[in-house]
Amino acid sequence: MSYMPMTNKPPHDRRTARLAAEKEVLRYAREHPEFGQAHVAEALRAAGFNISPSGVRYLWQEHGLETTYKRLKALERSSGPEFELSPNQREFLRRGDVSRKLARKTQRRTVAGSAETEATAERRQLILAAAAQLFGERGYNGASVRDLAQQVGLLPGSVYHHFPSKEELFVEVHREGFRQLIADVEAAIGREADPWRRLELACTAHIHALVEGNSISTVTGVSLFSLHEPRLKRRLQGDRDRYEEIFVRLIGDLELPGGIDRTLLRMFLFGALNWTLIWFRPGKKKPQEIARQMVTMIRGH
Amino acid sequence: MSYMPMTNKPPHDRRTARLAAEKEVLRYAREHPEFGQAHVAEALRAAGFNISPSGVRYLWQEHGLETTYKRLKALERSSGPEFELSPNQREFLRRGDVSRKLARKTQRRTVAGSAETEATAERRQLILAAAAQLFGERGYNGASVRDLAQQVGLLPGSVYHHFPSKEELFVEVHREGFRQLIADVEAAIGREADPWRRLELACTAHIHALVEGNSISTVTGVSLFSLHEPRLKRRLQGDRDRYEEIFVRLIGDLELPGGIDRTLLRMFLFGALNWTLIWFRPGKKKPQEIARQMVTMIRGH
DNA sequence: GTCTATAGAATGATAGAC
DNA sequence: GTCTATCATTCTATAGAC
Repeated sequence: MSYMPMTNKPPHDRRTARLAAEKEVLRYAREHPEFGQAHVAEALRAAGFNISPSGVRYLWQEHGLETTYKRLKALERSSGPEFELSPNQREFLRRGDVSRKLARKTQRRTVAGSAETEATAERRQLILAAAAQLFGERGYNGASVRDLAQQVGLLPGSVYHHFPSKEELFVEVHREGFRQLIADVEAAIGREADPWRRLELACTAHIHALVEGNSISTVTGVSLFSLHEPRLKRRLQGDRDRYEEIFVRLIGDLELPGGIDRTLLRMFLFGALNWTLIWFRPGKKKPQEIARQMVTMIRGH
Repeated sequence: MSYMPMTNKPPHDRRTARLAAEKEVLRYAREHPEFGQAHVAEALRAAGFNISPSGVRYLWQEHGLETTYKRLKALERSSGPEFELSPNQREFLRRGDVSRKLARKTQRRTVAGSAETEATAERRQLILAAAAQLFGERGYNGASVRDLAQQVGLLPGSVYHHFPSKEELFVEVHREGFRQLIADVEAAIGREADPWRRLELACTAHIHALVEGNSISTVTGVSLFSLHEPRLKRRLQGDRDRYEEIFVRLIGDLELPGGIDRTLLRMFLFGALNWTLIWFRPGKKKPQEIARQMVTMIRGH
């Protein structure tokens, strides 16, 4: 009886505890900006702090850090050379900035709903980017929803709030990937008129997206040739064809000797392009040089 | 009491049952020659027959069909155009024939052990071929030991009598695959002296092995670019390098304009070659034509 | 050499509390 | 929107009977 825990601790203790917890919450905001409130709370409780998820959120709000985007932005502002953002995090910020611009241009939501909606969209993008990375590294079967969840600071089941299934997640990653790939290549070609130069620019953009782009365009490149699941293959075929159509036209515009089969040429080119994913090493040959040599060889001089 | 099942059925019933079972066993020997005794027995029991694995084996022996090799040979002899052997089965027979020749040449085992040893080696080869097919179609993670076992008429656990683990099985498939690939390409080059012609012959052999060869060389080709497991990648790297070395030499022997980077050229060629796996359709362009066009484009005329 | 039976871990996914 | 708790399946692999 006499050892029953006291429900009201002395004011002094509570203030000290709250300050210590606040310090830890801020540390987590810096070191794991993608962790959600529950995840941070769990980690702190494991370390002996008495804090709830909503407590974490309250402290975040005190410092204007209540969404992943805000935490990453703060990190970006304060980070010196010793504190680099990961590629995933940079990608997340880039996309966040874009969607913010778009939202400002198009329509304004109710002030109340706005923050929540934005935070959700952000997490969706974070999941997409992390999924792309995992799928690219380990393939569809090798990438588990568990690993994915851990990487974005969620528990496995929570992923299913954002995406109905692993398969849909995979397909969405690739829809977005092909969208980016097409946009990149068309932007690279621009208004260039010379057919050979157009092909070279397209090749540079393709290689760049595959080996130096974000995780989404990389996994799209990987899946071009290493997709073992017939059902997924079928679902992505349309996007694939649409992308290849660009090269059909580029090669159709070339002046070539009579004996050359343009379809075969396209197959050879695509093979050579995608194979760069296997051997490319950053810091050595640049995409531009690779593309130039490639086009030079096809052209014959 | 009065409905207790009789343990001794009338002679007439037993003979009829045995004839019916024999017919079914022979049907299975034709339609699923790779199924083992237990598998056939189980299938027949599910269909209402009262037969044990050893019963199946006894009936097989009556007809000289007690090993997979014998059942396949019988099938090969009797098959008309409407009854085609699968590629896996043909490969199994081919390898069985070879190992028989070798065994005759080298040494004679004890008569008693001989049949069993041969049967085991045969099953090993059958498992290897089936595994190659599954790995090629579904990737390392997508191909389960269960599916593999079912395809060769075993239960999952029994596979582990022949191979210590799935990983070893995968590695052995590829060791054999690279061995075949190297042998095929070197045989194709033969004593040809012209460097361009040598390259063309090598390309033809490579493409042929990938798209029209047996399941083992196909999966080896697939794994060249779609292997997501770092550990397996490392284990196969040596064989890979050894194979690529052939092309290093072939390309080194070519007379080329000054500005051409031979390493890049090899990368482009390898990409184009392996990409055929993606788009090749039997009955259209032949490996020979593809290789000729490829070399023509590199050569520039 | 194959089977029966199963261990032990990992997987994709769901229901309902908060 | 995330968590807790867990289900049903599938996976690789093993022990020991036959």
